[in-house]
Amino acid sequence: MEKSFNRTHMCGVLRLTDSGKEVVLKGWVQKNRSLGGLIFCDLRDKTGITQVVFNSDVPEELFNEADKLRSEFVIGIKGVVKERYAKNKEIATGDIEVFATELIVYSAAETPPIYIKDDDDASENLRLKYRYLDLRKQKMQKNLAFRHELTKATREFFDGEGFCDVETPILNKPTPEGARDYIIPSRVNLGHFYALPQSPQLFKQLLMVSGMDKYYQIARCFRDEDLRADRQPEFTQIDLEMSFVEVDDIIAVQERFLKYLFKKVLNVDIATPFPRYTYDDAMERFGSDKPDTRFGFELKSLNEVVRNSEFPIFAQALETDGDVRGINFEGCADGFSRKDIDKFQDYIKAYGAKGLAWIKIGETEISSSINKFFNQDQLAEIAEVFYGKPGDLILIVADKRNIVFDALGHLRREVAGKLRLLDDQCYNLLWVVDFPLYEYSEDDGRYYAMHHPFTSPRIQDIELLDTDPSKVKAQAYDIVLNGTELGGGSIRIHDRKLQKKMFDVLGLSDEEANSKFGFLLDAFKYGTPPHGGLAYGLDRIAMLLSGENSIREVIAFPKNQNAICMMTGAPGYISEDQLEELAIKSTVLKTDEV
RNA sequence: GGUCCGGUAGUUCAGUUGGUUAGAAUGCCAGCCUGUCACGCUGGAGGUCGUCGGUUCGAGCCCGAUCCGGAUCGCCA
Repeated sequence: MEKSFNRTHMCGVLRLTDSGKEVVLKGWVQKNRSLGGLIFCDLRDKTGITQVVFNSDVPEELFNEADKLRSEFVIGIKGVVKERYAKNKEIATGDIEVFATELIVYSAAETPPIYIKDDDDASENLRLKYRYLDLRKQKMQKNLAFRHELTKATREFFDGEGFCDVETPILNKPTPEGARDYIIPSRVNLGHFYALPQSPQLFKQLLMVSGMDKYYQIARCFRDEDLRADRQPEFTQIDLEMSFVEVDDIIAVQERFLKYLFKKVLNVDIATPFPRYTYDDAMERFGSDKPDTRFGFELKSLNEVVRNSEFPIFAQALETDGDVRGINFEGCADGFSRKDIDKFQDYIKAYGAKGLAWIKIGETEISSSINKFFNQDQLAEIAEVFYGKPGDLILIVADKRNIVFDALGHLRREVAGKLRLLDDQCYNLLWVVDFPLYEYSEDDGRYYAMHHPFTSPRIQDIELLDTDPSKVKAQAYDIVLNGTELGGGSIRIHDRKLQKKMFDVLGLSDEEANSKFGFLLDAFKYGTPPHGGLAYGLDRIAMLLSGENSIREVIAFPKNQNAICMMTGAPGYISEDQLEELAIKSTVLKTDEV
């Protein structure tokens, strides 16, 4: 008998008011509970779960068929909605159940390797291998829907502000600087290669030259670098660029955008304007260019107080132009044992610091790991720098400046985490501005662009390009949420002479500049508006706002830490024939045996 | 590329000083069960202890190599 019926409701929607209706539901069997003469079948789709009942009123054939249902079978049922004898307050449909009169089994299912439940504790590896099952979980369905809400709100906002969505190429010219490119061989141009875009940077600038005025794109980007919990080889940016704007204009638009976004997807009101920190301030106070301001624990310099100390570690740091800095973890003197502090010491060693000095302020005396070199008065003097009071714990690092910042910057967050100060209901958005334009590499003996080589210096710093490039600040800005960089951007150079000077400082000859970026420099000959923009990491935003701690939880089919897709096995080998056709030869290449 | 942690039943894990037949929970299968919703009860099946080599009378356990996974540093203009 050919049965056919159309779905009338989703599995999460029926309520007491639907009692008496005949309905058709379709979905996956979450759980089949047979009590002998009575069967309860939890039917699931992306909207929720409805309990279906088969009892002795149904024909024996139907009952026997229902008895054979197992988890993840795909079925359809027709039945009548009734109020439950025993209600289940845990689920939205818990007041009702559907007494089945018909059943269709669309598809049987083997026992799945992971349970389709939010609190399933399968390893991530297994979840990624069977991602299509993992995505059946309510939580994952919710995350993907949330991401959709994010992109929808993003489009609504930028459309409303007059931005135009333009697609830029995926097959691009390789760029030698910056992150490693994913390389695509060209068959029709043997020996030539495309690169997948690390970002649409140059194209969006060219769109400004084209008079597009306001551009945005939700753009896929690719970087062949090592992965992290918040880094995937392919990721998505909300990318935008505007003409005839200055830093304040762009920041104003972004503050409107984020205010809109938070209201729309979280129903959270955030206050604008966001605080702005200069790069130097952020480093001095928080040891980081993406400070988490949900808690205090600011860094303080001890250089002056310990300048004449005989403690060799401090003395050596100061002699070599390093720094001695510390943080007062207020009220933590009793909370952390020597063992805890040892763990903190191990923690900061990962960032290159060699040691961690501690000072505990007691009611009557000050104890310290460096009391052989500092008497009570000197320790009190150090404590004074931090306005230390009894019960405080001061931790100190002495080393090269960047190591001190790095170690203490991470330490303050680590300690705050231990103290449960990282409130995820709190959204501290801030701007970091006035980044240095260049970073000097000791190893290579040259300057590198901190952002990218098209970032404009501050107008007042242009003269310094000739005299002291390390002092030049960029018209660049990062947007930071709770210690995570959500995005960053800059005002670009639109003047060919300035661009040439920029390349000069980077040690890029005219020939090199032309061969790498000639198309952009050419374009600038023909009338270029001042312009600037910004790009957000969409995956990171989705991760933070959905309360996840890995971007893999908000990407449908992510790669693992080795950039492998556990489900498909990508990347794979290719055949000898394919290699030959592309004129690629290498002893390390293997080919599929298939 | 470095450092650290891990790999034992379908799954999540335990496994003492190296010692008889490697366990638990859950899942799965069968039987019983009319108000369950983590159903219950009874029974059952299920293992190349990642792989290779070594030490030993004897290895899940010790040693070496290797593969795989995760965290992290470097890296990510």
